[in-house]
Amino acid sequence: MSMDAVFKALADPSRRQLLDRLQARNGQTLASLCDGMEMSRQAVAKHLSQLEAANLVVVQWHGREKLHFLNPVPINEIAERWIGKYERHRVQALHDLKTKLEGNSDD
Amino acid sequence: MSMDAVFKALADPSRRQLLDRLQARNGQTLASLCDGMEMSRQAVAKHLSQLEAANLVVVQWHGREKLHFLNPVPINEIAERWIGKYERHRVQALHDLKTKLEGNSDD
DNA sequence: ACGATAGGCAACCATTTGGTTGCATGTCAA
DNA sequence: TTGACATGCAACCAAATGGTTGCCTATCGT
Repeated sequence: MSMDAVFKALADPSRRQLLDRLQARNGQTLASLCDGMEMSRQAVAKHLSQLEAANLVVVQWHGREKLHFLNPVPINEIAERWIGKYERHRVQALHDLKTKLEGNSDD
Repeated sequence: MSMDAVFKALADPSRRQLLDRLQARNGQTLASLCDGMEMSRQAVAKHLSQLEAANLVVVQWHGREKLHFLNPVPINEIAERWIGKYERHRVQALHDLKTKLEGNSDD
C-alpha cells in the first residue's frame, strides 16, 4: 500500500528480475521462480514476500502450490503520481540545467 | 549512468524528499537543502552525493557555494524504458489476476 | 589578515539487508 | 500410509546503509 515499500522493493536487482520473469510468464510457483536465480529457495521466497508486501505480486494458493502473479497497479501508480509530477516540470528543469551549465563557459 | 543506481537512489524517502525540494526550487546549496531535514549536514551531503552518482542531481560550483540542480533525465528513462515495458502488458496482467482470483470463488 | 561561512573527508556506530542453514508443516501420488 | 514435493519459519551471519562526530580546506566579507 505504501509507496515507500514499492520503491524499496524495486531497489533490488533480484526483485526486479523476479518481476521480469513474472511478466514473461505469469502465475509461477516459488520453485519455478527459483531456477536460474543464483541463491537459495529461501532467499527467493524472502524477495517474493517483499514484493507481496509492496503489492507488486499477488498470490494464489492452489493445493500445495503458491502461484505468483504480477500486479502492475503499484508500478502504474508510481508512473502517474510520482513520475508524472516530475514530468510536468521536466522541460523547465532541463532549461535550468542548460542555462546554468552553459552560462559559465569558463569551467 | 546505471539504472540500478537510480532505483537505489530513489529507494530512500529522504532522497526523494531532496528531489522534491529541488523540484520546488532548483539550484539550492547544501546548507539550504539542510534546513527542515532532521539530520546532520553530512548526512544530507551523503544523500546528495548518491543522487549525484545516480545522475539525478547535477552540480554547479559557484565560488564556495555548490548549487544542486534536479536532472529529470534518469527518471524519465525509467518511466520510458522500464515502466513502459510493464505498461504494455498491463491489461493482460490485470486480466490474469482477475481470472485467477475470481475463478476460485471458494477462497 | 582574520573570522565566519560553505563544504569535504574519514572514522566510527547501530540497524537493516540479503543471504545462509536446519527443521517443521502441509499436500499430492503411489 | 508413506515418501516425495512445495513451502514456511527461525536463527544466524556478513556486508551494506544511514547516521553521527571531529577535524580539515577553501572562499567570502570586513
